[in-house]
Amino acid sequence: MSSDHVGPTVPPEETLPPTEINPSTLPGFTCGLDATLRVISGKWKPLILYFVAQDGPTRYGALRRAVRDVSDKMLIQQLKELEADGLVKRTDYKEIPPRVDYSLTPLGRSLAEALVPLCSWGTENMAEVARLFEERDTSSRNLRRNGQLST
Amino acid sequence: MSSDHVGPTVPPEETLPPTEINPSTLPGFTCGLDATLRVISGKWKPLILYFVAQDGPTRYGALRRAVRDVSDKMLIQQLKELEADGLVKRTDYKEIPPRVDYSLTPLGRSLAEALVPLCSWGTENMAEVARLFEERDTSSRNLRRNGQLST
DNA sequence: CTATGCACTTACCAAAAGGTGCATACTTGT
DNA sequence: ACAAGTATGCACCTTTTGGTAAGTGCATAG
Repeated sequence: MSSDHVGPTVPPEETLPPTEINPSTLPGFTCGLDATLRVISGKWKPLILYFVAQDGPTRYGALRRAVRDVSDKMLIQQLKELEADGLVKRTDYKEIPPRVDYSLTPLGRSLAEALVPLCSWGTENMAEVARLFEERDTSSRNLRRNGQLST
Repeated sequence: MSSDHVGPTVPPEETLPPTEINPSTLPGFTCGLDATLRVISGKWKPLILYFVAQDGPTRYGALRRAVRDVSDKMLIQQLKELEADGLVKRTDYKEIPPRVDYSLTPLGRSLAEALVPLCSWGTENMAEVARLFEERDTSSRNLRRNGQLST
């Protein structure tokens, strides 16, 4: 915790500081958050970013094994986008059995750091989130089984 | 390719997938970040969360005007999910011209705070992000204009 | 000689996400 | 009377996203 925060790590004091919407005519980002979201939207991107941040240069295969359930297509695709967006750097060693690894650029590293609080939040509230999800899932399952219920 | 097999839509029936992961018990979060992402994935959710965090109880109409380009359908939908996930609270005043407002639950408030660094990151790197996006967009546009791949 | 792993690539598809527009029930303003 | 505003619901449709399965070229293990 730091003393000078850009944000409002204020107590239950309600209402965060007035971060007004930026009606700028740039690419049309409504605010910083919006800009960030454009870059990390993608099912696996935050995870990839975070993983590479932890392990430093990571080989494709290792990444694939680490990010469970990701397919080659997806992993490659997201990796390419992250690369195009200047967040990760791809290094091809041009060796005979292919050897490539991915690392973060400074920009990527800073973004990964901004991701930390989200990670912490998830860790701290995981039980709560899991519970809420179960409720939601079971209720929707019931809805499906019974057809629809009207009022 | 065999000439006797062209079935595109094969009803997989109940071929009990070899998936050992049981989603019915725990959502199977791989890490905190994963858990968080399940809750805020949605084009407008982080934005909604952030706006409501800033403005305190916010009426539907105000929110809609604040989050630009969002449609009624989307806004309502995401709001409902956020509510189901225990992040926002909906208050219906049951008045004749409909009057409803949305506020954050403590959980929602804490998540909104975890979002702050992302917001800052975006603000700080907005120019950079905008630049990279322009590059990417123009190059892909050129690819499209100059012809497709394969036939 | 075949299998396997590496790092991808491609084609094809299904599902989810998102958008548009009309409808509702009621009130207030013109 | 009529338009507009309020907070949604719903049907229909397009776009985006994600997944599967196969293939590629090379090299080493068996």
